Amino acid sequence: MGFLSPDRGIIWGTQVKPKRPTSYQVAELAGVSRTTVSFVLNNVDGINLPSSTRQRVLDAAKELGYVPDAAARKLASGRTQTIGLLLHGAFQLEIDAYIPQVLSSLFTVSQKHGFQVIVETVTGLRQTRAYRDLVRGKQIDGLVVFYPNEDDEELIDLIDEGFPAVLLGSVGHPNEHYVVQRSSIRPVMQHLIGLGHERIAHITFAPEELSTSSRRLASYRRYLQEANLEVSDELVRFGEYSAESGYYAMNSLLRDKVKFSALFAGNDTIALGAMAALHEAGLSIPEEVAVVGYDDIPNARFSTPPLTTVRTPPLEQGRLAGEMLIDLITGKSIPEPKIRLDTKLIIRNSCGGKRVPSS
Amino acid sequence: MGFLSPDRGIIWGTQVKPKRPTSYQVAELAGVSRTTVSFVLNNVDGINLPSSTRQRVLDAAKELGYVPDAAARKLASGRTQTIGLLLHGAFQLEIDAYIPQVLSSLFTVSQKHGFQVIVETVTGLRQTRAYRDLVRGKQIDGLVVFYPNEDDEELIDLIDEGFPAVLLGSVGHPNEHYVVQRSSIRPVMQHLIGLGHERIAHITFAPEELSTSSRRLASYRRYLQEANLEVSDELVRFGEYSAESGYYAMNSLLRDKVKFSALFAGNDTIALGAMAALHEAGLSIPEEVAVVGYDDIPNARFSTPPLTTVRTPPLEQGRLAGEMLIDLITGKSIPEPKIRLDTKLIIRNSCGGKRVPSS
DNA sequence: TTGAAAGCGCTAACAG
DNA sequence: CTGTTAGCGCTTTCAA
Repeated sequence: MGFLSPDRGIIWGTQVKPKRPTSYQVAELAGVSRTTVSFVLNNVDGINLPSSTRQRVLDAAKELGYVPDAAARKLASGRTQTIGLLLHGAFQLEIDAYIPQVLSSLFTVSQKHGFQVIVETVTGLRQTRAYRDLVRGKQIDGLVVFYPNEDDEELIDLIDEGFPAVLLGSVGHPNEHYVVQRSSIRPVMQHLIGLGHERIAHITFAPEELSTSSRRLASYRRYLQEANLEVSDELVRFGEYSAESGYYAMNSLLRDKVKFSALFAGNDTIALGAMAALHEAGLSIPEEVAVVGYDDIPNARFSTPPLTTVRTPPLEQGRLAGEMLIDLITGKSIPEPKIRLDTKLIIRNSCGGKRVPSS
Repeated sequence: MGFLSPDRGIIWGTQVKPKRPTSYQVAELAGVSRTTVSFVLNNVDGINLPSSTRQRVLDAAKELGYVPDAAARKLASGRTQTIGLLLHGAFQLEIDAYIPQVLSSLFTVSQKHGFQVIVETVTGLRQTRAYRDLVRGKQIDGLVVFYPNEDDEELIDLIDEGFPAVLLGSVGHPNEHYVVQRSSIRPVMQHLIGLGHERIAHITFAPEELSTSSRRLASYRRYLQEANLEVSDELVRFGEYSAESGYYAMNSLLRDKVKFSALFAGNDTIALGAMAALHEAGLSIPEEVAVVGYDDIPNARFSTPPLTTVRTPPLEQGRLAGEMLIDLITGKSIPEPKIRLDTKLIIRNSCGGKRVPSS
């Protein structure tokens, strides 16, 4: 906890701990001033001090087990060395296998550059307090926003102000910085249509409000149209991230006796759930229904049958976003503020090139 | 970023932002002292001030868009309102579906209690710097450690000192606080043995060093022994979290022509990979090889066939750990410092109660 | 009930 | 090249 007790020790829970050493004590022990200690420990450049002094300070610090107080340092320097990660709803983390991977690489790259990571999950599609406390309270130097929403005004204000922010998505602001995946809906639809499918169902991975999801849906419709195939609402169902929602969506399609010979699922997790429903209904994949997913999560190649899907690069997306943000924070120039990563159709057996389903 | 420019504005990237309002300005605008502002904004109890004053302060704060500087507050109060999450290796997050769920509920409960969450991923099985910077630098009030290692001395020191820490696992320290799952290896083995299986293979979910994984392995051996069944090293393979490692482990079993009629996988993800290898080899599940997993991840019931597994409660584990930690931090008494959550065997078709496999 | 004042531990001008 | 010193913005004791 850190309540200060009368003798200036710290109380943790119920125990009283002795004072922590301060930079002053390190200075005393090394026989120098606190300034010197600060310079040595922060490796301030432009300052050349004798290596003997430097070493004395280092030794003293180690001997006392000195670790600078983070809050004091932040207050004095105005720098937090912390980045914030904004997630819409913790629940995405629970069921979508893509996000943890992005998170993971963000953690790795941040740590590599000496940045702490603070995660904030906002409920509902936007949430003002998250930004307020983090940004206005000077807790973070920059922000990564997962799947931002286009009418998130607080975020747009932040971008207007020039606060360092990298989006995993887009809000359509001219000055925004983002790292997104290039859409691969076209190859998917071409593949499906090329195989002779005429009635292709689609299950979104998220409710309509989520722009990535609705853009995927719009593309699906567009490519059907371009191929002069029927675009019908009865072929579309809305999922919500989880395999379970994919399962229900597929059952809804089946229950409504919608005719289709292929499914394009908004993400792999949804596809896996839908495949389970198909198996249960006794329909064979890909013979009776071909299935294509999106993301190529680690499990995709281990499903039955292995899932045809679009490979998207979560680790790279996280890494690039992290690096871009850190460049932004440290005032480096950003050669490419809007990055679109390539994605690639991976053909496996759930929708191979083998035969045209009967329908 | 937050470098201070000459005029005391803040520099973000390259832009200069105006000064943020301080509590002093709020006080001025409300016509009171900073003390009063602090009292009102922190809802200090034991202080009764006229609601008119209180309201004036609130209005002033809102008008100025005042958000207290987090670092200053931490420094002055000695309280950080932040908890640290320690993960061993970001990669666990990428491939194990259990951990993101625990994380998710930890985020939720922390936020509910007004705590910020800072995530640190340590590489290797222990890593001293993570604790040092976080705890010694007074960045956090408490710590949740995922899968702690028994010979993690820094952690044991922390527990000795009484620093608030909740483990998702155990280091065998008498004063440790933890929330773990009760082991369900026995029901698994009983189920398997009850079905008539005599040669049961096991694929661990992690290398031997990880205590949870090696304990699972030890139990597997013990129950085989108790049933007078052969305990053989050739039946055991070591996985590393991912479906891919499960796939390779199963192929290694197959390549070595090891005879077995059932597999107990260390977790579901491993089981899924192993099942893919079995399918590829043309072996039917559960007829030729029955499969049991562990964790009951969301996808487990949507595999082909649906996976028999042990249901463990990640969301509850995260929630309880979070609540226990917050109680610890706030000095509340902890009725139950060592919680073992119940787990339950969920029987699905990958290892049903239907028939005894041939071999 | 409210206000004055003393730090919290560190950084970074500035002076020596 | 090193030390002195003045804050950073807030909390909290103590006195009025």
